Parts: sequence; C-alpha cells; structure tokens
Amino acid sequence: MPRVTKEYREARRDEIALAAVRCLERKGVRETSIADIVAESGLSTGAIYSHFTNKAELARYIVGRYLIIRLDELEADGLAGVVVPPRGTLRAMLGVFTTTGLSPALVVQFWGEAMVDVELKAEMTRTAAKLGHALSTAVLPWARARTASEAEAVELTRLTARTLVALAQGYIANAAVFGPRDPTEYIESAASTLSY
Amino acid sequence: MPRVTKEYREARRDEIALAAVRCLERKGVRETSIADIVAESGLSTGAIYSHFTNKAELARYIVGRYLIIRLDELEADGLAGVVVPPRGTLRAMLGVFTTTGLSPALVVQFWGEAMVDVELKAEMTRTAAKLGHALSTAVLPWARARTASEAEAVELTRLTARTLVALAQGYIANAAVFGPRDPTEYIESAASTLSY
DNA sequence: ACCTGAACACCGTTCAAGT
DNA sequence: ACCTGAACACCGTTCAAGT
Repeated sequence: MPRVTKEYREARRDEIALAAVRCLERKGVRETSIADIVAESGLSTGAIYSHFTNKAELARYIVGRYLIIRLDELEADGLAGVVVPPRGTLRAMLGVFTTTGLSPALVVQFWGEAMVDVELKAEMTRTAAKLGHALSTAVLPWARARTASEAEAVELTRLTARTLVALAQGYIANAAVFGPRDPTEYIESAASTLSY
Repeated sequence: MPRVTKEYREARRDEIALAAVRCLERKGVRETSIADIVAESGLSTGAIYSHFTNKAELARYIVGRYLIIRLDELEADGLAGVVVPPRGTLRAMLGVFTTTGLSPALVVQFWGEAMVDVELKAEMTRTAAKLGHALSTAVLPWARARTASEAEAVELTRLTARTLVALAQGYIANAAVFGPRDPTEYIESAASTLSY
C-alpha cells in the first residue's frame, strides 16, 4: 500500500489547483506567480512542486479539469433521439458556459498560452474532443432528419460540430474583449446577419 | 529643432517593433525576452528602453500599428453606396485577414495579454473602433435597403458590425486552436448551421 | 540626445535537509 | 513520501557613464 492514498494526492492537487484558479481569476495567467499560489494555498513552494512538475503542468491540469463544459443534458437528448436544431444546441452550450466554469477572460488567456505551449494545446484538443463528442451526439438526430444516408448525416454532424465550436469561440472572445452579451441576442443577430 | 528628427525616431521605433514581431511570430509573446529582441535588432537593452518605456508599451505599439485590418476597398464601396450583403463583408474581412497582418496564433495571444493589461485592452478597443467604422460604412447601404428609417438603418448597422466582429473572432480563434479553415466554407457552414 | 552594458529586484525551479 | 525554504539561473528594468 502507498504511504498516502490516491485520494489524498488527488485532493491535494485540487486544493492547489483551486487556489491557483482563484489567483488566475484575480490577477490573470501572466501575473500570477508561484509565490501568489503559495500564499493563497498556505503551502510551500516545494509542496507545490512535489505535486506538479512545473507551472505549465499545473495550467494543463486546470484546463483539463475545469475548462470542460458539461453538456450531459444535450447528450442525453441526442442519445434519446430528440431532434434539437443546431441553434438550440448552441444556445444550450453558451448558457452552460455563462453560468459555470471559467470566465471568458481566463479562457482567452489559456487559448493564448496554448499557442506557445504544445502540451497545453494537446490538453485543450483533448478537452475539445470531449466537447465535440457531446455536440455530435446532440446534433446527430437533427442531421439524420435532414439527410438521406447515415454517412451523409455523420459528415454533416462533423462539420456542424466544428462550426458550433467556432461560433462559441467567437462569442467568448467577443465577450472577453468587448464585454458581456446576451447569448440569445448574439445567436439571433448572427443568424440574421449570415442569412444575407 | 530637435537633435534627431521625428522621422528618425519613428523609423527606429519601427525597426525595433519589426524585430520584435519576428521574435513574437517565432517564439510567442510569453517566450520572447527583451534579450531576444536585443539580439534580433542588433541594438542594446538601453537603446530599446530609450524608445519604449517598457515591454508592455512595445506590445501596445505593435497592436496599434500591425493589428489593423485594412478594409479600404469595402469602405470605398460603402461610401459609394454599393449594396454588399453582410456575408460579403465578412468574406472580404476574413480574406484580408488571411493574406496580411499577424498570424491567428499571435492575435489570440494578444487578446490574452489584453485581459490582464488595461492599456493594451484600451489600444485594442481603439483599433477595433477603426475596424467597426470600416465595417459600418460597408454595411450601411445594405441596412438602408432593408429598413424604413435612417435611425433603424443605423441601429441595424451597429448590431451587425458587432456580430461581424464576433464571427471574425470565432474564425480566428478556431483557426488558431484547430488549424486553418477555408473562410468561404466557414461562412457557408455557419450560415447553414444557424438557419435551423 | 541617444546609446552602452553592468547592476538590481523578482520569478520559476531545484535540492539538501527535516518529519 | 511529503514537505520546507534557502539557493540558483534567468528576465525585465534602471542608471551611471560614454559619444
């Protein structure tokens, strides 16, 4: 048996990660030093480095653990075969995003970090794959209703899922730079703008 | 008369800024040190600090000078009263973006920096205002053709311009994280996705 | 006035020593 | 095994001295 349980280690990692998230939301990724996280967590430098190999790995852990948008309900609808049009899926995704998880400002900072940190980008791609899976499940019944063959439905689902992610990214980046915006209003405006 | 001309100072600032952009495209915002810019420009630390008060001001200068997307043609069409539908304006904006200016990866990094640096955010808002102005000019004839009064046309133009910026941001963020995508295909997919 | 480069303060990371 | 905190290397910024 290990001296400390796996649960203890996990709890310790989360304790550090949550202290870090508090610092990040307050000061931003760039301005948060290990010393800040040490002060916020009440632990020592060495304690943090005995649970994360470096600051980058801590960032990766946070992205993997807190950047996921839970879309269980949508996924459930999709699995049950309920037909939800893409606009409804986007609405649900933005709604979940605005009520839970990290702030748009912090998400955009992590995107920026990922441009430079290959490992963080890989973690983000993995997270995005989970999101893409949930979206695909939600979109598939709708795609089936609109296409003749299953192959066509799958291809339409794939393209639609990437586009939904891009539209959500646009919403997040726009909110981060220019201030909050009502999700429904954004979707309506985008739909009407693109129909001409 | 000043010892050195205004032109000399401007040229020196651009010399430093362009050396910095080369470093930034190569190593990213975070990883580029003043020492890198010193090596790339062939100047000394002090020389750089005699033209920019600090690294943040240099970043601001770069954003103000190289992040602007030139939309002169669109603006000209708008001023001439040519009716271009919003989709055409978006297409033109993404086309200009993909052929000139900074890479999507670098743009996203600057967004991230702006979340933490108030001055950089202000500079970015000013840059965005210029872009918004060009977009508004391009969109106004179309909005006039679709509304009864001038007041309505102006309001529709305002909303449409913000949405066009959000859609462009989505394209940029998506391309930065998931790789390049054909602008026309993105617009078609977004339009079709949002029509349901 | 512009420029040089050594010096300083600060931050991420390491590591010998403690429990 | 986990933790402590002093020590080290590196980076942004300053400043006395040069042209």
